[in-house]
Amino acid sequence: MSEILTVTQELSVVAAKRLREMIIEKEMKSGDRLPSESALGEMFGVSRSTVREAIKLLIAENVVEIQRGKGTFVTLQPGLSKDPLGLEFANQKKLLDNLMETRMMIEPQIAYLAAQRATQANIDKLADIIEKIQAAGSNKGNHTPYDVAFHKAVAECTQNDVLYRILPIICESIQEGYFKTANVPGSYERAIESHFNIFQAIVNKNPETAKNETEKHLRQTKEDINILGGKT
Amino acid sequence: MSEILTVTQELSVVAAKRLREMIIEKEMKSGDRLPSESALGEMFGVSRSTVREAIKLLIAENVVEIQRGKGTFVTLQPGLSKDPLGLEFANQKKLLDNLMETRMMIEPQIAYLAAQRATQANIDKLADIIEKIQAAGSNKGNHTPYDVAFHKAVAECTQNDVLYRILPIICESIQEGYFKTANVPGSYERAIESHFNIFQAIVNKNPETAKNETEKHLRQTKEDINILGGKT
DNA sequence: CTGCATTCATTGTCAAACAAATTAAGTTGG
DNA sequence: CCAACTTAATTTGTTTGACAATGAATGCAG
Repeated sequence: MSEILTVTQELSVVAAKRLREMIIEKEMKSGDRLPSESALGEMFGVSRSTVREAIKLLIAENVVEIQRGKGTFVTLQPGLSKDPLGLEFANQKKLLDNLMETRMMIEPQIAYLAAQRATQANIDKLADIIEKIQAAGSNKGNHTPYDVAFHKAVAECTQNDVLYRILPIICESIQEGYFKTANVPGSYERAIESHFNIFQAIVNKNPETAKNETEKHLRQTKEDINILGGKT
Repeated sequence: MSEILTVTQELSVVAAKRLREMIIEKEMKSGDRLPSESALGEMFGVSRSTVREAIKLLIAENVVEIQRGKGTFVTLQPGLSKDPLGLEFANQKKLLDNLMETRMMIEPQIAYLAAQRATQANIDKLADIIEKIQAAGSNKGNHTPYDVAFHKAVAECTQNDVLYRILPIICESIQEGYFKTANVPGSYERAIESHFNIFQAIVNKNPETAKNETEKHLRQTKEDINILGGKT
């Protein structure tokens, strides 16, 4: 009984696979245009509907994007998809707390490593962001984008790609419920001070201080969130 | 100049959004069946083709999966995509070290929280996995799937969805370069012992022990990797 | 040369039909 | 009664054709 395992793959899946191969083989870059849906259909010997389904798969994978009336183009920015961890499907009531808990677990240690390993280029980048934070003025919430950028840049100092990719996801997920904290009296000033202290500790290659300042900053942030959230 | 921004979203995108909302609102769990494509088409007032394209988007996002002739079902971990961190594009030479470094940063604390917060259901699941690990025998590498399952189950004990979603990514990414360690003399026995110790600490609600045992386990694992990798 | 309308290529959507896979019901034969 | 086969119904997979909507190129009038 020679059980031949014929994995009859759906044509749309096969088409998606061939599209990926085509992009890789032809070394197509971001912005390059794919053949039209009809042309792809002829190339692959499938209908246009099937090609469209294949393209939808690649869209969700952030490999291509469609511009109506113009065509389909390669995005291929291995930047992460929108909600890489699927947090949209996580427990929403506890999400903010869970995010902050995770952040408090890893970020002080990230700062520690950053102070040990930061290159001059890393420090220059941090200095630039610090400058922008201070220049942003105390407009409510205007500094939060730079806030995330700062923490991201700190993670970059660790020279650890994994940390560098995880942290932004967490920070950006927090941001939605986070921006309100700018309205808590003094939160902006405290943030500026904390960031500057962390920055200085990294410049001085003082891991312990970097870690402690980050812990302090996160505790403050959590308090600000709780003041507005009114919970815990 | 009242700039009315009419973002004419494609119906397939809208349908995908409504499907996500439906899954979240109805609290659909892994394995739950969605209405048929025709039914969804009627519900959303769009054609079946459009529904299919919407479903393709959700498939690539790992939210649903299709079984031909049966229907469309919610997947195990809705929203968690295949390579959420885009590690495929990260520094491959340092990847294993970076992954282990990250793991050593968060996993002991995860074990700590697990010992504090584990429910009876969590413990039952852990016990089941421990049993399977021991039953797996000392076949080379056969226990590694349960290995990941164990660490994942520990993360589940924290009741923190964020941790629960991050950890598997790291563990599974390690696994590729990890399976070789089963060939290091004694590594299997050490793994069994470590896992059991961690398990027992969680059952006894002893956070410090859980944390310490996890640290010990990870140090051993790192040593085993280094023995085979020959590098630091 | 400029500005406008037309035309063409491309994506978006719909409708209908049939194939393929699965499940369930019904039937038949023992 | 029960087991095995047949049939029907449901659901997904794919094709074809048509038309709408968008964007870009073309051609023409001024």
